[in-house]
Amino acid sequence: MTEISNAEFEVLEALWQKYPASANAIIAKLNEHIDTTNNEKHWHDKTVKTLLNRLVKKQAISFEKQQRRYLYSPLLAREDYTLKESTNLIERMFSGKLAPLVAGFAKKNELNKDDITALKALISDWEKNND
Amino acid sequence: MTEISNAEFEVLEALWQKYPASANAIIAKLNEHIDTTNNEKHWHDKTVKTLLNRLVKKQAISFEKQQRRYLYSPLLAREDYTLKESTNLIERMFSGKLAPLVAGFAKKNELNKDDITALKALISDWEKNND
DNA sequence: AATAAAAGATTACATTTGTAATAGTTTAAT
DNA sequence: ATTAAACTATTACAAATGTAATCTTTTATT
Repeated sequence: MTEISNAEFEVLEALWQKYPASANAIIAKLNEHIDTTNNEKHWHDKTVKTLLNRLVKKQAISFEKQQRRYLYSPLLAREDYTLKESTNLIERMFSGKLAPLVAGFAKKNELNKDDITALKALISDWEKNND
Repeated sequence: MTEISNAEFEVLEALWQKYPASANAIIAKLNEHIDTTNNEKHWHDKTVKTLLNRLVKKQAISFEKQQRRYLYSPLLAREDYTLKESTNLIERMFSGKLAPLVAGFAKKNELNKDDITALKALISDWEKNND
């Protein structure tokens, strides 16, 4: 599958939250929490329609006609996509190793107690299943 | 600073490995391990020159004249850049939390014993300094 | 000194991306 | 049945990106 751009990804995010969904529902969700006081941008409906079309072309989403309007659904699981992107980044910047990414966070004090707790839980989980 | 594209990043990678470096040295390094049997691409010198120019414009690298030729150096530390990109990805796909990224790997069996060992070391390190 | 070689600067050009506007087509309301 | 409204499809267009080719300026050779 071709690459999904940043803007397309944001549209996909809205769709993953609830689907099948009409274009209007997706647009509404994208604009749900815009904070106009702070720089946040508003999604123009024409823009979103374009992005939906591109996502269909890229086979990232599908649609079925419901009378006049389309109901869209993702063809791609969020988990699969985020794993692919994470793997890709780790491949490109950390020779495919996860630890250096985490180490980078640790070094710049971007890790807090909660992160550590969560990581420990993941580790003990992994050990339960892989030992 | 403006965004650095994928191709530009690869050039930066070569530069981070050894600098200051001439354009030719960078081109040579980029083409060092190309495996022509397998699809790997060869970097055309004109292409790399263009990318170096763009990186200069973006203030990601600098150069100093050494007679006719330029010696380039990064203006950006690799660590800072990778941290910024990692943070950005985690922000966009995992609400800024590191653990879900790791959890994604665990779930799809992308974690091995080495990763776990490395993570444990990082954690005990963190605890040594933050407890 | 004239010319060729080497290096960087400028220009090129197709794709992709962000961001819409306009055209076309159904359907719903007179 | 006509017209207006609601949708989707098509077209637009500038900026960024990948990938070079050509132009210009230095320097090294003959």
